[in-house]
Amino acid sequence: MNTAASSRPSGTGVQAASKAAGAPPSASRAPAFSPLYQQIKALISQSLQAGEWKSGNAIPSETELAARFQVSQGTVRKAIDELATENLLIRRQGKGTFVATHTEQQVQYRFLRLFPEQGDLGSQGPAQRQIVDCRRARASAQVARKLQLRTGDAVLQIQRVLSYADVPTILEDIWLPAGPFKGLDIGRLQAYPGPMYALFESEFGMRMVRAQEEIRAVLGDEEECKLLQTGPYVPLLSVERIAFTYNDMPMELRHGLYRTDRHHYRNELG
Amino acid sequence: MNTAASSRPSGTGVQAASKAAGAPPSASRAPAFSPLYQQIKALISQSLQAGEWKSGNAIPSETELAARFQVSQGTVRKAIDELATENLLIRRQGKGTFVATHTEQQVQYRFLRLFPEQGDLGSQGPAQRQIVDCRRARASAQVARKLQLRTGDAVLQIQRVLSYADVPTILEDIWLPAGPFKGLDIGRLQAYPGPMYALFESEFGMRMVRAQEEIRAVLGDEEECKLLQTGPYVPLLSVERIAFTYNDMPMELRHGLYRTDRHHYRNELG
DNA sequence: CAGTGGTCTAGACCACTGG
DNA sequence: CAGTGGTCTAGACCACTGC
Repeated sequence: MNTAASSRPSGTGVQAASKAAGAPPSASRAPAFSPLYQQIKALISQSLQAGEWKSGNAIPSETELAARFQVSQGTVRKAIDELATENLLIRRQGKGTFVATHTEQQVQYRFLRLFPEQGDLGSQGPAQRQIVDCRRARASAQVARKLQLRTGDAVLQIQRVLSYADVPTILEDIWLPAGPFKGLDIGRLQAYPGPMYALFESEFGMRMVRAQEEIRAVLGDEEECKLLQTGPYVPLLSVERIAFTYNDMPMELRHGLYRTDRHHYRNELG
Repeated sequence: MNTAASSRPSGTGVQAASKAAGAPPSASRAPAFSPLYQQIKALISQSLQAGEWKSGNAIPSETELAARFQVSQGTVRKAIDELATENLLIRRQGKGTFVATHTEQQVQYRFLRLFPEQGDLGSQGPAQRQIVDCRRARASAQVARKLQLRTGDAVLQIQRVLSYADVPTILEDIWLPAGPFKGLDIGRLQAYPGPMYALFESEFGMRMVRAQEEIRAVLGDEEECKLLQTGPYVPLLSVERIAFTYNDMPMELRHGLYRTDRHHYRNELG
């Protein structure tokens, strides 16, 4: 803990320690100064994770939160600013601050970076989703490691094909821990009209917050090429994604094979 | 222009218009409200572009800048914050705010996202750079379009191979507008020990600020496979990059072919 | 120790949204 | 019109760096 709040003129201040979620009460060493706004950020983050505010709904106003946490509006503001930068919250001037959701149109392309070779995103229409398979399985050592499970733990394995303008373009294998997604089956997957992450969010309360991808160039094998309706020896983009929910917890492993004859993977280097 | 600064208690304020670089003097329509800190940001940006402060050097302190621009420190602060987020400036507590430079170790991997398959970055040592070719040429229609030149304009064309642990891994073709890089030749390229962007920066005052990449899976042709010392029909990552300097001006076109048998392209989706 | 960026506050006013 | 986020100010104090 620290004394960041000790400069407050009056005694109205809350004990700083009471705000620090899990802060060591003068621990043995290296208290690691953490500013007030970071503590507020952590508290808001916890409320988000606990589901205190629903996806797409507004959170309390800055003024309200400032009163609740007994800090100034500016401090709440800085906390919210960072959460908005991390795409956990969305600010809308004049309306309020909202819990980010995968249902919004704008968020669609935050995780899928495949763009048509020419023309804009709208020119080809939305993807057609076809679920090939959805079964329960046991996690291999590799899958378990990446999802932070134990080898042999129950997982759901989904295979699907995404097509654009009736051209099969993406073949995906998806692994999910069985526990958090209990009740998910091929029927529900086929019934849901929107993006898969929107389904995870609305039906399982599981919000994917960030992801990491490793990309390689590969040759599709026979079965893969068949599903993508290409000839043999076609070079494909292999995209392995680990998606994380709150607290940097890995919640999905996804292996995609992308045809890049009519599309490309786009990346911005800032 | 707007009246964002009109709430200042005394007349000490500068005329807001005098800060707005090129702001329309009550233009016909849509004055497009621009906050003070954005105007300050633009001014600092211009100073950066004009080379008022050298790469790696400190810019004036927040207090100084606040005095110069006749605004509060907090306003300067917000401007600098955004420039730091965009990697144009680097803040160092207790020391000052510095002009970002490609010479720093940390910045190396901001544009090169190829990572060794296992082990950390240090385990393989730095890349060995081998310049294959550097010649003057005329811009093709495609190259001209991407560099915002005219077809036939003079360009420099560079080809090089990057190797890790003596394994050729990246084959790159680079196009530069001849004007800004006058005097660049194969000798200077070979003589320079650091990253190419550091050379551009220190010897031509040209700082690459952001870039955009399009990635595809391809099969290398005979010549390409020969330079990369692979067999034929090896799938390779095709990475086409446009790098921009200040003002979103495209300054480099780069086509890379990456072997991904020992490395992968890593991407964070935030 | 002085100088830098970093945090926090309190209060004012502006821009935007919707009833 | 009230309520929201967005901007701006002024001043205090904290944390870090280097002389």
